[in-house]
Amino acid sequence: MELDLGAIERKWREYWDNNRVYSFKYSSHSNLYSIDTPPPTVSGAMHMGHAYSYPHQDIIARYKRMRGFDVFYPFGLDDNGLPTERYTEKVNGVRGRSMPIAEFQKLCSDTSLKLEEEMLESWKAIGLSSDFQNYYRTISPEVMKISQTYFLDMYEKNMVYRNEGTSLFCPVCGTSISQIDLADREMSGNFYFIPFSGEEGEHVTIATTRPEMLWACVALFANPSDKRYAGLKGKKFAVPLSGHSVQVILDGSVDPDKGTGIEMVCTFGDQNDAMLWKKYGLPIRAVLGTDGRLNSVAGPLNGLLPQEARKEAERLLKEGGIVTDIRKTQRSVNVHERCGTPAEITVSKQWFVKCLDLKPRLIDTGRQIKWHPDHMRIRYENWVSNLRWDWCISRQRYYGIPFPVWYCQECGHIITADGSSLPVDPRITPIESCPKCRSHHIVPESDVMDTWATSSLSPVIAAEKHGLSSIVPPYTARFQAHDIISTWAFTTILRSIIHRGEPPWKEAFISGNVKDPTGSKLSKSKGNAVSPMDFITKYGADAVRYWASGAAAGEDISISEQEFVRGRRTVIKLLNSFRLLEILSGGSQIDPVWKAVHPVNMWILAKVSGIIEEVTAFMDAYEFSKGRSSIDNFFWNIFCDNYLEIIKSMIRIGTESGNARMKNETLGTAFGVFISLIKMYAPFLPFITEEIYSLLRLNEKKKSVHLERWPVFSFRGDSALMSDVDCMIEVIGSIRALKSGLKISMSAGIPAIKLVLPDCGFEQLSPIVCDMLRVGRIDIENGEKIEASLLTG
RNA sequence: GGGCUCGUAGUCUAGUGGUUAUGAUACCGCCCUUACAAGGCGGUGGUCACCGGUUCGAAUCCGGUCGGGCCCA
Repeated sequence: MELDLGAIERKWREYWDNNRVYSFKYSSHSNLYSIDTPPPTVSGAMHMGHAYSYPHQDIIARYKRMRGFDVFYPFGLDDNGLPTERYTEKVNGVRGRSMPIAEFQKLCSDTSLKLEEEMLESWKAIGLSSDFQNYYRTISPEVMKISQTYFLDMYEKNMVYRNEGTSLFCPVCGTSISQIDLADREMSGNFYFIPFSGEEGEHVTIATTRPEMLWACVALFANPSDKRYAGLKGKKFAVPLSGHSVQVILDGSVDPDKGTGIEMVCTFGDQNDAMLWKKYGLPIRAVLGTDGRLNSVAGPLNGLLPQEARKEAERLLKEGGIVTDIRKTQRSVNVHERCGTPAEITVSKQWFVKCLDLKPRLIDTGRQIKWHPDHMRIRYENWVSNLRWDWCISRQRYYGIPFPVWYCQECGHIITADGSSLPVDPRITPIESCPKCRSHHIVPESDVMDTWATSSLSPVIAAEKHGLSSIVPPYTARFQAHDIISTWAFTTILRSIIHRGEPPWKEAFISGNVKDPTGSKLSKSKGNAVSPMDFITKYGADAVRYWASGAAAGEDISISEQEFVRGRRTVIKLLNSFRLLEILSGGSQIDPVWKAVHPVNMWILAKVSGIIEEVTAFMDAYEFSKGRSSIDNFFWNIFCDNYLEIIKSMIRIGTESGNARMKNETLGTAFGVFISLIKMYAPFLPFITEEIYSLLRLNEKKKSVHLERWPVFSFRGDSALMSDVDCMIEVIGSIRALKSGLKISMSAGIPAIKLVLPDCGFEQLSPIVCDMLRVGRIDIENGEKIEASLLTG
C-alpha cells in the first residue's frame, strides 16, 4: 500500500490557505486568546530551534481555538537591519559600505524578499495555524510608520535621548551596538608585562592583554589598601612607546590580586575603563576611528585594525626590549553577536533608550507576568540587574528604519517629524527651516534604528496590521525560546512599560534549546546543524511536531530519530485504525453513541472520559507533553490493542446472532471514541487528523477538524461493570502470554483453557474472549492471581 | 568566577516521601491475527551521577562533590 504523507500534508496546507481556515475573527474580549509571536529573522532558513519552538505555540493556539477562543495568532518576518544586511552581503559577496546606499538597500530588499518566500513555505510546512494572509514585514512602510511613531512617543516622554558618550562599537560592522548585541566568547591571548617609569625614578609593571591601547592610556590605577602602590598616589609615569605622562589614582574597585595589582586605564580598553574614566572625569585619548581602525593618536599603529595593531604593538615592545614577560591567557571576550568581532568602546553621539532608571519597574513588570517555567523569570531578572548601559538604538548602517529626525546646524535643535508625515526618511525628505531659529542649515539623521527597536514592538505591529490596536496588547501569551530572553523579551517588556505602562502579555511560554544527539548546542560553526526540512521530508511534519511536543516548557531537547519514528508510526496507526472502523461499519454512516449498555462499551466510554479530562487539564496548564503522552497511551494500549480487538469479536457475534442493537451500539461507541481521539490529536498532528476528519461520515461537519470543538464528556460508568472489563483485559493478556509462550499464532485455535480467576463478573464476557482468541472453552477456577493454562485431557 | 538548569537501562523519558521504578526506542524470541510486519505478543537490560544528612521509609526533601547544558561577568 502506498502512503504518501508528503502529498497529504501538501494537500491540507493548500486547503487551509485557500479556505482561510485560520483567519482571525473577533467576537468579544472575554473570548480572545492572543499570541505574541516571534518574527523570524531573515538571515537564514528555518532551523531546528524553530522547528522545536514554533510547534509549541501552534499546539496551544490550535487547542485554544478548539476550546472556542478567538485565537489571534499573527505572523511576521523581521527583515530589516543588520541581520538582513549581513545576509545580503554573504549571499551576494558584497560589502554594503563600498556600494552606493540606494543600490545596497535595493539589493537587501531583493535578496531578503527571495528568502522570505522560502521561509514562509517552511513555516507553513511545519503546520503553523497563524493567520498568514496578514503577515507583516518589519521593513515595510506600515511597520516603519509604527516604529517611528513609537520612537517619537519615547522622545515626547523623554525616554529616549541623544548623547555623546561611551558606547559599544563593532569595528568590522562599523557601527555602534548595544549590550544585547553582545555574546561571550572564550579567546586565547597574551598577558603582556610592561614596566612604566616614574618621574622620580620609580618603576611599576602593569599587565595588559591590550598593548595597542598604550597610546590610549589615561591613568594608572591601584587599590588604596595595596601597600606596594599606595604611596605612589598622584605620581606621574611615562607610558612606554607612546611617551605621554599619566598619573596614579587609587580606587577600591581595583583587585590587588589581578595581574600585578596596578592597571592602566585606557579610553577604552574595556567596560571597566569606561567606568573609571567616567568616575574620575579623566581626559580622552581616542585611538579608534569610526572606520574601525586605529588613528594617528596611536602613532605607529595608525590605520591598523585592532587585531593587527596588537601584533604590531607586541613587535615594537619586543624590539625595544620593553616587555618583561608574555604569558598565555584564556579569557572571555565580549564579541558582536552578528560577526564575532570583539566589541570596542568609543565615544560618539548616539541615541539611547533609558532603561537603567527603569530597572525596578522592569523587574516588577516581569513579576506580573506568569512565566512557564517560572525560573525563566529569574534569567530575565538577572539580565535586567546586570544591565550597565542604556540601550543604544542608533546604528551607522543602511538597511533599517530611519530616525524621523533632523538637526539644526545653527542652534542645535532636534527637529522631529510630524506624526502625520510618517513614515519618513530624513535622508530623502528635507526640512526647509528650523522651527526654532529659522535657519536653513539642517542635516538629517543618517543613522538607522537597531532592529530590536522595531521587533520589540511586535505586539503593536501585529495588532495594527489586523486593526486590533484597541483590543491588544496586552496579549494573553508570548511564546519564544530562552536564548532571546535578554533581547526580545527584555526589549518588548521595556517598550511596553514606556508606551503603555503595563506588561505586554499575561503569560510567557519559554521553549528550551535543541541539542544534537551528544548534547551539544547546534551551531553552524560546530557543523552539527541539520535542517528540519530534511526531517519533514523523511518523516512528515506531523512527526516533527510529535518530536517537538515531547518536552515541557523550558526543557532542552535532543534530536532523536526515534521520536520522529514514533511520531510517524502514530500517524500511520491513526490512519489504519480509521480503516478498520470503515471495514467494521461496512462504510455506512455511523452516528456516535455516548450512552452504552454493553459493559465493554461503557468501559471504553468511561476510559475516554477520564482521558479527556486528564488531557484537558494538562493542556490548560500548558503541559502539552504530558497531554500527548496520555493520548498516546490511551490510543495505543487501550483503544487499539484491546478495545478494537475486542469489538471485532463483538461485531462478529452481533452479526451472527442478529443482535443489531449491540452491533450498532458498539460501532457508535467506537466512532465516538475515535472522533474524540482525532480531536485531541488535532493540535499535535494537524495534517493526519484533518485527513481522517475529511473522510469521516458525519451528520454535521465543519470545514476543518481544527474548527471543531474540543471534546467535553464526563462519564464514570458502573464500577462493578468497569472492574469486570478490567478483569477481562487481564484475562486477554494472560491468554496472549500463554499463546506467546507456546509459540503459536494468536489466530491458532485452542480447544480448552483453564483460567484461574479471582471473583469477578467475567463469565458474561467469556464468549467474546473465546471468539477473539480462538479458544474453544474456558474452565474457570477460583484463585488470587489471574493465570491461563492449557487444559489437557 | 556568578546565576539558572539537568543528571533515572545503549539512547530518550515518566515519576516532588510509601508494594517489585513508567513508557518509548534499540536488541532477542515467537507470531504474516483478514486495520496496521511502519504490526502484535513475550523477553533481556537500571548500584535512579557520587557522598553525607533528615525520616519508620528517599529517585523524590536538605547539604556537599563531580559532570553536562544555557546565560552573564
